[in-house]
Amino acid sequence: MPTKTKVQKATKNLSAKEMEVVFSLVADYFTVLSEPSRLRVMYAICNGEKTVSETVAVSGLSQANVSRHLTVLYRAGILLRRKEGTSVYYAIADHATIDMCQTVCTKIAQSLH
Amino acid sequence: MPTKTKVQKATKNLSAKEMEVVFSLVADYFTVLSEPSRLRVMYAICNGEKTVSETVAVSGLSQANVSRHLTVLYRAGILLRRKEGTSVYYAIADHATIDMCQTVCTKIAQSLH
DNA sequence: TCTTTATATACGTATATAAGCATATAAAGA
DNA sequence: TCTTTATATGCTTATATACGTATATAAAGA
Repeated sequence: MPTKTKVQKATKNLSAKEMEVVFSLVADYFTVLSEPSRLRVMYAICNGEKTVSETVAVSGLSQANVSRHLTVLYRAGILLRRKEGTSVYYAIADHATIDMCQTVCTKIAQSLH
Repeated sequence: MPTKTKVQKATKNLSAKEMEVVFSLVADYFTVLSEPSRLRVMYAICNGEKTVSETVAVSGLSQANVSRHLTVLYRAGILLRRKEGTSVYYAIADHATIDMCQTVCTKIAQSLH
């Protein structure tokens, strides 16, 4: 009996149908991280909670665009949302995701020098 | 003087222009991981080196499709390529990427139960 | 109430790309 | 050489989505 790999162990209890769902959800997750503008928005937020307007100012993107990207990140569970008067504050909810972006970002930034 | 965050430290020597390039490259990297079929192909390969044909058999995707996905993964530096006769063998080159997919995959698989 | 400010969203356009189909390329064997 | 097998790729279509523009929604203040 051959030794099972880490990946085989993690997925051994999943049916083919379930695997399809998992692949689809993982792809969706990475899709959220696959836009330069959205990474820019995340970068703006990751130094501390910000309103939409503040994020617009920091990122240089349009208001509509920032709002849409923040919503996508919120729905993906990466950001938290808090309303206060007419303002909406966004903050990092999932530090693991930020750390992952950070790891990739650092790796690529280093390869530029 | 406020304390700098991890992300600020990692990016402090980069100009605005360079940051744009980094965001773009990071996005490109995540784009490679944002397709269910491509994850399926990676899953087939991650248990050991395989030819295109073997990957077709395991994944259930078309030959043309598998070939293209393997090429994308190879160009992204995630897979290695080795020719032997008429066959082309692909294997994992970047285990960090596989581990990352694995982490996300496990997280999502768990949330299904 | 009317106006201002902040945020979200509908709509259209442009663009990227996944996948099917057909075909090209190339190596091995008869 | 001709055929078979393995892989890659050109072309087309369908689909997804980022962004600009305009507008809707909603809270706060005059």
